[in-house]
Amino acid sequence: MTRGRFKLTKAERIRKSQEFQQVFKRGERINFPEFNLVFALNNLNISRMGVGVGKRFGNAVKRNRAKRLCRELFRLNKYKIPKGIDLIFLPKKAILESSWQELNGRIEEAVRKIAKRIHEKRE
RNA sequence: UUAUGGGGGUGGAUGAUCGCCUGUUGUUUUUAGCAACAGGAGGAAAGUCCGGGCUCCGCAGGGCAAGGUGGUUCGUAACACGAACCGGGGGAAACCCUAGGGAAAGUGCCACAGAAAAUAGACCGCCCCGCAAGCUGCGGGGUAAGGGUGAAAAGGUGAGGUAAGAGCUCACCAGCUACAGGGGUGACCCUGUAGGCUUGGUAAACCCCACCUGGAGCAAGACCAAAUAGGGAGACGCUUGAGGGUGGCCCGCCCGAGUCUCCGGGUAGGUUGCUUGAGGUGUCAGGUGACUGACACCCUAGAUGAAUGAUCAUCUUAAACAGAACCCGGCUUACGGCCCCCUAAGAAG
RNA sequence: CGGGACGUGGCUCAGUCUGGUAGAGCACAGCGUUCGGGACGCUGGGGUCGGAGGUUCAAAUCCUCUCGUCCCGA
Repeated sequence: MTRGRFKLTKAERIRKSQEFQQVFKRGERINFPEFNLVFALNNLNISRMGVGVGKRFGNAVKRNRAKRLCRELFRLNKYKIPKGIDLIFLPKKAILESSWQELNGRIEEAVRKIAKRIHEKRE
């Protein structure tokens, strides 16, 4: 069971423009110093993720770096995140200066907040 | 060793754990998953400043317009690029810079200052004449040697000459034009003769001359193709009722003017274009060189919310600029550290 | 990725084509007017013309390179 635990397949990524639009339209936001999160319920039994980085963020190298960090955060902490939600990362410039430990702490905090809100919403 | 100028290379490595994309093979529960193996960013991938290939549109041929290029000869698929050479400028030198055709084809412009800024021109000065007169003043004329202005003032020096001067005349020098001879494929260089004595700058102002350029771009283009709306053709039907609802079915009842099939275009979306190419590496040959030819070997990213990463450890500390998006050839710009070669000058030995 | 426009005082813009003086409005400061303020009138300060190089006697203006901002095209 633990074999595919840390994988990140194509099905687990938000890939269409319409799906992004839906999440932004219906989702909720949580903000942190290093990144903002937008999440919404989907009707699937898995969670999916996407990253949004604008041109203002920096050059191509910086944008790529930010996306890769976000993907790693999702991939390594996926098993903690409740199933059935779409999650979009909007990284800020501070993410490039943050250490891995800081980001890991931040994502755990985020997961707790999301779980709480999802719980309230379902009741 | 220090320092100057030029050229070239390198562009983190190793290990562990967890992942991503593509291809091939195998397998299964076959629009997909799993396993194994192989491959997976740059010298600038960047800026998009040029040149091509490749697509679609246009096109008998020629001219105009518009834009670009601008020493010569080579190189190249082509270029605004490169090489060698010529001319000019800078430097003590190695070496560097150079949009470098034409200003006697024409037009325009040259602010301020200055008398005058391009058919030259008399403010002061110098000289002559006339009138008045004590020093001198006024008027007419000659004069570009001197002063002053300016970025720029119409050859320079010397002698003759003159009322004073002036290429007005002469010598030398600089420069121009024409001709002749020689060298070079050529730009151009060298030598000689003659001429008039002399012609400002600006063409990255209009322009003239020579040469080049059809327009768009992979979001090009091609193919497959939901839903909705609409187009064309055919069939059935419009109170003698097609079709639909109710219902297990028929009758009945209710609604009722359209319904069904096919074709073509085509949006969302998908597939393709998509990587074997003016390709690399090596040897030999030709050429001063850019480059070219022959032979052998190699296959080296192809994503699409967009892969090549994350964490830890060691290397003294791992760090610069920076990420393919149809593909090549250049140019330009950014860049930490390290290494190599050539070179001028100085110091020491 | 491709195509196009714009950078001038603190702000909004002229001037660039056709090269020699950088100008207007608002804002700011001072004075006048008023018992005081506003409005009004007069006066004044403030600009590396995004940056670098070139052409020219001379560049905001012409040429080349570069930086930044904005717009358009699935």
